[in-house]
Amino acid sequence: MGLKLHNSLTRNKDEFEPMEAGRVGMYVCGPTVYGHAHLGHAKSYVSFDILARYLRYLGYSVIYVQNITDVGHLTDDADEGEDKIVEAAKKEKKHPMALAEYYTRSFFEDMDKLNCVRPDISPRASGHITEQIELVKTLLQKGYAYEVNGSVYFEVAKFAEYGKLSGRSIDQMQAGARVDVSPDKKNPADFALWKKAEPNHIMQWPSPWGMGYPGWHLECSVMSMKYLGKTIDIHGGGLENQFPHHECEIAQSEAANGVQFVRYWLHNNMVTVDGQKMGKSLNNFITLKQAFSGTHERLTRNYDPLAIRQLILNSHYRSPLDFSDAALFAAQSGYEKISEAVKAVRKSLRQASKGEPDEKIADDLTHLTERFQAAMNDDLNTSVALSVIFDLVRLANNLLEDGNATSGTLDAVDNLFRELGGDVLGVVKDEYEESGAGDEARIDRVIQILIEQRAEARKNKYFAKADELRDKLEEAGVVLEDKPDGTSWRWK
RNA sequence: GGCGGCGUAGCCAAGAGGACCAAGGCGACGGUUUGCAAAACCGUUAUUCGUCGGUUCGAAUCCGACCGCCGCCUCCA
Repeated sequence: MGLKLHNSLTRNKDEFEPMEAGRVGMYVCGPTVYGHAHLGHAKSYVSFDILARYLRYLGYSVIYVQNITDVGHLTDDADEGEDKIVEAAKKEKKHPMALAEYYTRSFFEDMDKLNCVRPDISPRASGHITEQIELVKTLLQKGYAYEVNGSVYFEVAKFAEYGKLSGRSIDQMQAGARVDVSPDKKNPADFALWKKAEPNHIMQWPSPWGMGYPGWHLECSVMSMKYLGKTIDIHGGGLENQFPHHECEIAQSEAANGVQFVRYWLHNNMVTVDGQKMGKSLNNFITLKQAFSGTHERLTRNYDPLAIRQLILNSHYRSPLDFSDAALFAAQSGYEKISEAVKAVRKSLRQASKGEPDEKIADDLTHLTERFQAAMNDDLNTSVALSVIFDLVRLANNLLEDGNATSGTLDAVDNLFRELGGDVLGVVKDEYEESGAGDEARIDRVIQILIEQRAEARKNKYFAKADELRDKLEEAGVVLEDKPDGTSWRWK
């Protein structure tokens, strides 16, 4: 059975087959860089990171394009307000481009921590103004667009299939329900391709229609065409972008090219925080940096970036995800359970006796792999895939409990952790920091002294003293574990 | 008002007509281990899937009504 993906266009789980055998072009709507990335970004980009990773695991050669929107969007289509980037730039007293650069770097930093593989191409909207102007020209030429007072609009009525992605029809939409309709538009549903800039607008470019800036749907069409071709296999994005953003992308792209724009449309669901939509005004807006460091009043502690990743994978990408401190806490515990098991396997691998893998275990591993693949093939059911990793954890711990697994067996287990938990899900690290480098080494030496003191006390049956040492260390974040071969420690 | 989604154990969450007296995680409880712990292991923790009806030999899964929650229709991942 091959990979099936839920295609928003057909509203069905479709068998995935790329246009060109073995090669996949994938475009995902990237962030507008006017602030630090938040939990919502995490869900979206982790979800599509999983898709890219799994496609590669299946052997496809993937080109993953994810744009950076560094040209502010119109705050609405009615010619009112400023764009987000300009607004934020004023507030932070930075040039808009400096602001965009600053938050672009911040974005990559956070995504790296979440272990998202960098896209192959991260094109900036500002670097593709000429291409955007070209597309507008084409649409004007073909009669799908019209110019009014230095702005150009797409005439939705000319594109019969408008609404095919979102299931809406033009007349059904209550145009101007909450936004004043621009008097320039022929139809309220028409959307801006190019906007005339007022002289004081900081970001503007020359065009055949005067100084202006591109409409916000345009960049994705243009960059996706430029790097992946007129028809692409996969286009992903957040559910909230399905309409109008993606609907408009389809209209302008297909009107211009006369061929299908995207074959598989994928949309991830939204996040809530403590059961409510995350919003700056609700005081539940949590950035990734805040979650990583635990500096938000709704969080009781800091969370490992990979624990956040694991929480995201615990549910399906098309289900809404509620972030709460309790959910994060649970994910952190689960994440540590996996990490500890992997570390333990690698540790005993170093001193295991040489030998071929155990046949029974090899069978079990094959079976786990099959279950994993079946889950991922079913529209990326990461929840079930993750449960397979936990079964592998149990298998590994049982093996270590018995204590006589050969290097071949442990190697096979470690490899599966690396492949499924690491390469595909990205929650198992290639290397875990061992105490031994820099400050870590010094800390370890100090703790070893205390461990010796405690061992001495235990030897003499001064258990009260021994327990006091252990408790005080735990208060300081150091957990002791007594094992047959001595006492080891780890950070709490 | 229009379009769409969701409601499964204390919490998170998969399952989408029979393999389900419903995976996995967190938590809790009991046991093994331990001087006591921690970690790990073993076991227990939903005869039931928002409510009420219907279809069916059979429903958590399909249909209808109702209740509750959420998203989009306006910038948002």
